[in-house]
Amino acid sequence: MTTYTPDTAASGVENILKLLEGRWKLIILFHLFDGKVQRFSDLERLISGISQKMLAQQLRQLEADGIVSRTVYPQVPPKVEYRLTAWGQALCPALDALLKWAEQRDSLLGCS
Amino acid sequence: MTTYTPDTAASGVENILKLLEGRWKLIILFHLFDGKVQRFSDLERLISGISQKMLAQQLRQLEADGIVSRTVYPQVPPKVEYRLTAWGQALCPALDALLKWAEQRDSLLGCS
DNA sequence: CAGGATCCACACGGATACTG
DNA sequence: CAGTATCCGTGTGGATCCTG
Repeated sequence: MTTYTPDTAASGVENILKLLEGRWKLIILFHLFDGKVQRFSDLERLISGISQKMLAQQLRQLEADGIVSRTVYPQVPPKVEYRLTAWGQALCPALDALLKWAEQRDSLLGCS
Repeated sequence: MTTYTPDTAASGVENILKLLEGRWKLIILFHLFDGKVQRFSDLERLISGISQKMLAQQLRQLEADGIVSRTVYPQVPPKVEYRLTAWGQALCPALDALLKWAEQRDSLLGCS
């Protein structure tokens, strides 16, 4: 437990948010939701419109930030699996809340 | 209640996520958290590093998407207040979950 | 005070081709 | 299969100046 002023809290949030920035990161995470394990080609197929470059790049960043883990099976043809780390799993409630939010849209939009 | 296949669910998520994309949107929302009401200049001061252009632009988009509402007081000098709409308020649990997630970082990062 | 308008740079992201 | 490498366009966002 470190000291926690409103100021450091705000900058902390911004740093955390940066980890999730990027057009595809949250979408990727949604596909790893719930302990799901996906291969590179799975994600490529599941996420329509993403390029290999972007998929690889965003996965690298998520990995570097400790949110997803990468497992390489040394075989031919190569097989690589992605899953959430413990910390990544901890994001699930937030992702879930986002889904819930999306579902509330129609019923709340009129209420101004 | 519309028909809901996994496919439309996925694209629905993506559409929702697009509403939150943009370097400053979530940061702005954090400052309107909890029913807080902020003036343009307040946000400008609270969010260090943001330019007027970006602040205005992202607020316009959030407004157009029905997430924040804008209240203009016809007076000189002008006074404009921003707050979350009902739907925007519904995002709070998700934002809260994100904060919680950030706080778990240190304790979970080692667990692979 | 709350922005609109304008100019500009770079990073982000797309398409394609190639590789271990 | 799971990526890199390269080239390239565009959008995002920054800085500055101006206005009701």
